[in-house]
Amino acid sequence: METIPYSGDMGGWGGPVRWEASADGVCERPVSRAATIKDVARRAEVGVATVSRVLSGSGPVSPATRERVLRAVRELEYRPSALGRSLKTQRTGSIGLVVGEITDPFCAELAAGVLACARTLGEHVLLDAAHDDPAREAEIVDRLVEQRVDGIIAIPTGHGDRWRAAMRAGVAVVFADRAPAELPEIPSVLADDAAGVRSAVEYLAGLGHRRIGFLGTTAPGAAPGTDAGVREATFRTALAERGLAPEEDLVVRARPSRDSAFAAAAGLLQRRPDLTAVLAATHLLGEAAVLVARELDLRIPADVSIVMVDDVPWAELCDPPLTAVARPGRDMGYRACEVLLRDPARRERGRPVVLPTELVIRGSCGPRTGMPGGAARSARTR
Amino acid sequence: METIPYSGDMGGWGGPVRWEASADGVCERPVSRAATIKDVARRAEVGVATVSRVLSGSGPVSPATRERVLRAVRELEYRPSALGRSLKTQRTGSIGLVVGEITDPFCAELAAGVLACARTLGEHVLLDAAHDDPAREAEIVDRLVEQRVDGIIAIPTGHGDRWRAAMRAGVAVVFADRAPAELPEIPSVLADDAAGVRSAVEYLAGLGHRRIGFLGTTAPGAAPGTDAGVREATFRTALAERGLAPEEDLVVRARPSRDSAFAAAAGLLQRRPDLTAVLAATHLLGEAAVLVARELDLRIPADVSIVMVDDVPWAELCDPPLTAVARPGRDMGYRACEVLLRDPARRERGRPVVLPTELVIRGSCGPRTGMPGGAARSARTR
DNA sequence: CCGCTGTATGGAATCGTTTCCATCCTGGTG
DNA sequence: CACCAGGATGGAAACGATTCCATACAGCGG
Repeated sequence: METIPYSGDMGGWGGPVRWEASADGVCERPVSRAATIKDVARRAEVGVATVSRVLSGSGPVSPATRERVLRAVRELEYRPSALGRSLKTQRTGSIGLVVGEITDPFCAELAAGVLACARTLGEHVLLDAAHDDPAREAEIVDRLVEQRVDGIIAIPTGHGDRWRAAMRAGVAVVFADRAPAELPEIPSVLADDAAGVRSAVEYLAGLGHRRIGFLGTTAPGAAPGTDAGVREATFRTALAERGLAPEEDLVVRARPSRDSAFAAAAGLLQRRPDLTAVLAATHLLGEAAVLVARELDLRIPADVSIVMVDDVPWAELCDPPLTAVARPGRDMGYRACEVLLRDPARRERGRPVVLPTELVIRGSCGPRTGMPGGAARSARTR
Repeated sequence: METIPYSGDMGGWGGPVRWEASADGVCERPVSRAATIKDVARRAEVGVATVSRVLSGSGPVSPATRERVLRAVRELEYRPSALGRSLKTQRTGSIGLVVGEITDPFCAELAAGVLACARTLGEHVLLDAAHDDPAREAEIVDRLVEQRVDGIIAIPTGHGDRWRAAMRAGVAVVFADRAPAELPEIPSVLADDAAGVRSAVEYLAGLGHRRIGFLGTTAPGAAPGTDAGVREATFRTALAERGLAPEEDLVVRARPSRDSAFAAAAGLLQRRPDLTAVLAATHLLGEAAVLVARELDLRIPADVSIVMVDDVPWAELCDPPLTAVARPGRDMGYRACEVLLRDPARRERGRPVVLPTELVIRGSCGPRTGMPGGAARSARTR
């Protein structure tokens, strides 16, 4: 390999073009690597410091020099390498985003919010999905730390150790949607799930429903901070406040998979044909409830009313359209990114940011049918 | 700022701990920056080269030394910086992924496929959304080039210049889902949309439908390579093959927004109450068709049959469940990533990878109703 | 006893930036 | 005319890894 001199007007290099024998050893073709700041400096006949000054607009540069540099930049199609800069400045300009599963509509909304905010702040987003697997989450966080991201936004699933290690490594962390109680020192952006569930229960109770089923997520020893814990706990509290003793039998939990959700919904609706309403704690569970109701020939809302937490696009397409507790996924993502990047003050004192939810009333809930319908329904049920 | 000597067993440094006056100037607290390979070397009393050898397993190292190094690594919680490594090796280990909108279910599926493949190959994924805006896309590509990503996977929207510039900068590019005809040199992974549309048309024709509406996307001068062009063109061809002259009036195009899709669907169904089936070219258009049909009190499939391209989760939840042409979004993402990272041969010869589609038959299509129903329906319509 | 092979190791160059600092020069002021 | 402020500029030192190369030493055959 040999460098060839540039024969242009400046007498300097024409750029970083080199000649190199191709693999077959027969034809030779020019191979160009990306131009560096040195190439630009050489071509513009200035020092690298001057090029840097022109490009970053930091120091004083004479107009003539600036023009020469910019021309060289254009001619060489020079793009400064973020690697060199990051190494020197100790900031990469990118943040990590760890969600459960990007195809989940809520995660996707949240990601969209993060992307929107990151874009306005000029940051890149490194995305990965942990699939609710703490080990995978830990590995992802490890790799993000290696990448020296400026910060991490996560819907956390695992235990605290890895997150604490990340913070010790100097990476800022903000949780979204969930906040493990064992990590109170890490700031978080949450939805007001309690208010959402409460409004749903009150709405159903207001329609006259007395026996309301709850489809929740498995988190038996769930800390109070967890969404699973909050929703179920609030469900019980809200019922109690209304003077409705919650029957243990009406609360069913499922793992976060379609199959498990379906099984849970089927179990609940078959076991308790006397219930007149169901509150699903996630959109997966809502989906399962709808499908099971359809399978059992239960009319919505005539036979059973359904509300679910998470307003996903299909809620409107359902027949009837589904009443849902809308949680501001996009806003949460945006806010989390803001807290991470431009609100270190809030990062210090650890109170979570809580965004409001909204009960979106559509057509899936009706007044409790005059005739409880236990007989009629048990006839239909298998 | 002052370094303090480590007083441990080795007599070396205890790590990169420094003392620094805090902002208020009152309390002094230890501030630790991330350990570097030098800190490890010092602590293990070896050279940096040896540390590197231990960690990358490249050269010969005596067991005793290896143990000392590993201990130092543990004690300092050392994580090699990807920046330093990337700068030296000229590979960042990350790829860019440019989609239209991450909340779009198809984009999300594709992204999931890319993530899955990237994970198996140890690559990171930098995600951004171009929102169908060529200018935004161009800016994103520019920034990805600055980041020196190893490659880019994109659902392209803009013109060729920027992509060619990226390739000139040495970044490999693979297109997914769409392949601008003006860039035949860039490899691509596509769905067999033609076969999908054809099977849908044949299915509808087989059910007896003669007047089939088409809801497509705007791309008037769309190059044949574009999905918009392919779907519409195939629709016409397939009709013609069946001896059904396509009426211009039955083909409507919309921009890729909910409003535009809704307007298009409403226009079509109101203007042509005589049509008995609709083929929607995207899931947004399918959604619009369903909502409009519901609004016009058209029963599906009794009054109008609906098929759409793209099988999204809500298709199954619709009532009736929607017949759809499933396109393997996840597989396309996975494959695109494979082509990008481990199939340079395929990258050379530019034939696109085409993955099969599948017509998923559900309940939204029925035989053409005996009575065309023009009278009855026009009565219902407004 | 000499030279050779091969393992174990450390020093130093390199990757592409930013930025500190020294130098040079110009024009204004005493 | 000497001096100085300050604008323009270039050299060189980081930043944190990898990797080439030189060195040191042990074992061994001739």
